[in-house]
Amino acid sequence: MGTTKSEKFSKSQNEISAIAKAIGHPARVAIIEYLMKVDACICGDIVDELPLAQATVSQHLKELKNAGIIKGNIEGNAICYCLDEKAIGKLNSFFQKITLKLDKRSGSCC
Amino acid sequence: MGTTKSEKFSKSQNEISAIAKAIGHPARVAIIEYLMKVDACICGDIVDELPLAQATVSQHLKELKNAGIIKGNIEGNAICYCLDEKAIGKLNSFFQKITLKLDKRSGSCC
DNA sequence: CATCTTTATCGTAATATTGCAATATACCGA
DNA sequence: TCGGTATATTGCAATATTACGATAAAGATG
Repeated sequence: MGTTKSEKFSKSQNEISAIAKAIGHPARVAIIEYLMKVDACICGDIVDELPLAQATVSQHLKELKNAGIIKGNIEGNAICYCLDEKAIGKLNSFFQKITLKLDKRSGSCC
Repeated sequence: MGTTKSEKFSKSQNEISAIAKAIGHPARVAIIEYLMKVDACICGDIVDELPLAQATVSQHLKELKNAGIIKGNIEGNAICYCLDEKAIGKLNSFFQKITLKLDKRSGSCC
């Protein structure tokens, strides 16, 4: 027990939930918003932006990278992180599908 | 330690991450997809659709409700669950903002 | 080469999540 | 009122996540 029964769900369901899970932490939302703000995927000052220790930030970055939400280029000494459209696009289309459904809902209930 | 330091992040960041976190589990994605499919927010057969025990499904439904992703109406004996546009809309606009940014990115890096 | 800077990893403690059986609650029909 | 059905809650065990100090790894700089 205690383990998520991923194998009982479809690949697509696991994929979507994995991306959503990665966004499911305020620090990681903050990282995403910062990367949006600076646009030009500036490097290492992400650590200074967040109220967390360097090791913790590094871990969060790793999870975002695993989920395909950001990607990082080694740039000499520092590393240059930026948003990766791959995962973002997947979740975006998931939400658009829901929103579409909601818009033209028969409104019969609830 | 071990606790998420929510108080160090903005209200909006916590809000977005809470909704994303709720979607961050394959069973809950499956519930959302099922509610989309049946459209007319049919009641209790959600339990039969999922490969999980009734208690577990009930818990997942509770979390989705807490996050504002679904809402439930008591309908006599059964309960009628359906998608709630409130939380969905919030995350949707978050993603559209990102996608917009990605589209007109200067492409200078990464 | 020695050292600084930047990022990653390890080890560990605290806390949260997941899943289920058992049980409780609430409404329905006979 | 008494089962029968549908959903929620409780209690617990297994596992995952979060956070951080310490330390490692790797390029930059003197």
